[in-house]
Amino acid sequence: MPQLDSGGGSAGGGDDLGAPDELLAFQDEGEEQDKSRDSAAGPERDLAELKSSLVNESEGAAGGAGVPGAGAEAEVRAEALGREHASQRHFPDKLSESLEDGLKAPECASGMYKETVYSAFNLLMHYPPPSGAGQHPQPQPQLHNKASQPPHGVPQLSPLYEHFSSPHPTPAPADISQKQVHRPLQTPDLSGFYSLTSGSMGQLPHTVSWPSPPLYPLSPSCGYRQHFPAPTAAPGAPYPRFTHPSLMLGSGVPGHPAAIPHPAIVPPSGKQELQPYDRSLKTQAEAKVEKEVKKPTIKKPLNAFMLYMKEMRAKVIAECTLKESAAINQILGRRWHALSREEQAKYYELARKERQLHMQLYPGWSARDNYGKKKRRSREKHQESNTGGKRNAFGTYPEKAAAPAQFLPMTVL
DNA sequence: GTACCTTTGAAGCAA
DNA sequence: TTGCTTCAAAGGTAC
Repeated sequence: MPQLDSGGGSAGGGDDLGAPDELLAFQDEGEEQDKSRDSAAGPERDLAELKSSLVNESEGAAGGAGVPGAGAEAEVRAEALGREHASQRHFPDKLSESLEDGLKAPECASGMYKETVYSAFNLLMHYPPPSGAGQHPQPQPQLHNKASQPPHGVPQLSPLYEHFSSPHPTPAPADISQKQVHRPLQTPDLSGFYSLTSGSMGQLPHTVSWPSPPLYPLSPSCGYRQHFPAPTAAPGAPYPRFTHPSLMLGSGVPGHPAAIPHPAIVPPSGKQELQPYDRSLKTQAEAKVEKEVKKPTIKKPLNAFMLYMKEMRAKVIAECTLKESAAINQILGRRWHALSREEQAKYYELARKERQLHMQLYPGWSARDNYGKKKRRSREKHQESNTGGKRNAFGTYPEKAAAPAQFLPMTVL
């Protein structure tokens, strides 16, 4: 069992965010992971099992009478499936096509499990190319993560989340350099993990140092840091080196002209309203009014798996030519289980730091604050869908009977 | 325009 | 303490 650095290097010893269940997760998944790794032969297996699981699910439900303990509920499901069978299968077919398309792609059939994971943690470790005038970006290592390779060579002013894959990097506008003048800070890549509220500044330790040196060794394929040495603070810079980027930001108050909106902060509409440089085009008065009118939603910090998905999604899309997030997430879920404990530990650690930082920045925030923000179907409706009332993205009928997939690797199922 | 699907994990809440 | 529910991301799909 990996011993996570529950202390996390944070001072005060109050860091109990080490999520004891993370360790439990390792415990529970240990044997299963081994099985998964043994059986993880590559994307073909990923996709084939995904396909077969979908088929089995339908067939199993249709033949539910043979399942021990299967009663009226299974019969009802089977009946419902039977009624909809003809029409619902177009989705699996479509999925199959997608999967097979993915298999045709040579890059999809190679090395899905072989390559080193660019851990989110390692991505945090890397430093952006120096942004001095007249300096040319040094050669970047071959990162699959497109988000780490801004096509325009200008370091992205991206939050922590954007360290991870962005399948559709925003093309640089022609006047990008000009627009960047409006950016309050030319702290690329590492900027804006979380913007600080005005009141939270004092609660942070002297330097909320984003781990440096890294707690985990850089993977051989992640030599980003070697290529881009830590930026040296400009003379007179108000912040020390290795200070957490959030400290480099403006007031951090959402809507404040000098603030960089954190992805955890979204307008009530649920969408990021403006890019930083777009926002800067607004007058301060307008921004102030807007801030008063729209109280942004502070979103939950991402958990380990979400961070993993962020990083790996683009890679899976590229390798398997899949687009449906539901299918991609299934693959990612299985890959997650196939990860070694050490690799998972990186993400757990990163997620722990996310939560810690989130807690520091938004002391009064609770996950409960966002309850009900999403308009979700009623529970009754949800149950209806589970019993055959509505098909899912794959044309199958989700049922709680399939829930063990949430707790067991699909390779075991 | 918006909910759903799918995944795992964290957190909240009721019993 | 246990079990259930909601939300976090993502983008195609359906309504």
